[in-house]
Amino acid sequence: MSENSLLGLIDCNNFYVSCERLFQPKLEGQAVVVLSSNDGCVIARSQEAKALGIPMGAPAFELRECFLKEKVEVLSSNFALYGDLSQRVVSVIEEFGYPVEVYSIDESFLSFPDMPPSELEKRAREIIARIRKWTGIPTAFGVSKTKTLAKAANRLAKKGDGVRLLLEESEIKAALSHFPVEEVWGIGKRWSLSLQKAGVRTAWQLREANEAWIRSHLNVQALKTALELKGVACIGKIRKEELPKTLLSSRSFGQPLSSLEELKEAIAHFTASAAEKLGRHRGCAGVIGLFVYSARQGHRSATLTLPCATAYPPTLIQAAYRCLDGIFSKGAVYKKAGIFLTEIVNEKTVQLDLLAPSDLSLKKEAFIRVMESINGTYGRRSVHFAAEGLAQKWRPRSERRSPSYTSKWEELPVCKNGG
DNA sequence: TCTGGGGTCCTAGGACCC
DNA sequence: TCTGGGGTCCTAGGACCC
Repeated sequence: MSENSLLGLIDCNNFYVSCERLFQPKLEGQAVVVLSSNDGCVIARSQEAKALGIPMGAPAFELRECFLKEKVEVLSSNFALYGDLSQRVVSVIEEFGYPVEVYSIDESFLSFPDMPPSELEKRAREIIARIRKWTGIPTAFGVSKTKTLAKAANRLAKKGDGVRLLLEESEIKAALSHFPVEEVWGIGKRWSLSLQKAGVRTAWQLREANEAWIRSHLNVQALKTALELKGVACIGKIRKEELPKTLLSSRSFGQPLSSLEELKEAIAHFTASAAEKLGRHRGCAGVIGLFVYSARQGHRSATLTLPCATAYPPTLIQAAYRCLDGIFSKGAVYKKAGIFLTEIVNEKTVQLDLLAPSDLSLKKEAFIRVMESINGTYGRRSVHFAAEGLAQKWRPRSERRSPSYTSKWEELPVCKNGG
């Protein structure tokens, strides 16, 4: 990217809702929300739904009355449809011939060569008009000097007429001075609280804040964000063709599971689905992990990580089965409430009851020995059950009400046969 | 009763070695 | 019985994004 190049960000408006409206035109002008799988929570809202004050991520059961009273159209998600339309939008953008970086399902960055602002604006309007005409999806376009500034410009474009350029320093200052710091890309809830406590309330104030202070009170990522607001590009290219660093397949259940067979089936299913994804990337896994979260707050999850020396997708499925069988055959019980109760009686007689806090002090080494005896073929010392880490690990996600089962994969650092 | 499913990067601290 | 420091590697956890 040359020094003079400008970055544009095209972002689809209320993307999932816009996709649904293409196939149900009667939804136009209505309050519409799209729910996550299992209809758990709100993941997309139309403008009208936003105006009703329906927050992103709100649990659906809490909003039932509001949905009825306000006649909100409530839809289940259809990710196959959204993925397909996303690709169509990208291919329209690509036809203009500027370098494109696809950032997410509904956002792409474009690099423009240096050109007069009036021409740039004309081109931006042309692009969003063509996307609208050819795919039916409404978008907004923001252009500036860095990705973070382009994000801010995009946000302003959505509040305005769909296109916003932030090029001149005076323009940038005027815009950032009224831009709340919590809306800056890369500044989340926690950091904006810290910043506000220190008197930093706008994007402009963040840009002008002391760099050493940001570095020490937040971290280097926040510093990069501040620099980006100054027009210094710190965020590199987004390359979608690269192998992902981790790959996850997980799902929550609508209801608690009560049988071991169901649990094993679920894990086998997600293992296979993860293996398929890995295969699509032509990757192989160095580590396979399984985790299980129980439903109720205060209760526990179990995590197991299993390094695999040679782990191409079919082998991974076998590995997952073997490790599950190893655990279950030693007496693990999945109870109705979603709690693991493991009792392993071996030559050393180790019992693990995840409900009892005292078990958190279980010596890792003792457990490793047990695991080794279970999984002889994977008998590396790094096979472990993260008993020590569980107390902390449970907290962040323990808010979940549904158990979820996941297979996690990491690429093998040195993959000799290339998958 | 019921709260998604993916990802990224950074950092502190422990393990291990000399 | 007491006690060092420096370096690397790994991992869990925490922040962020859509």
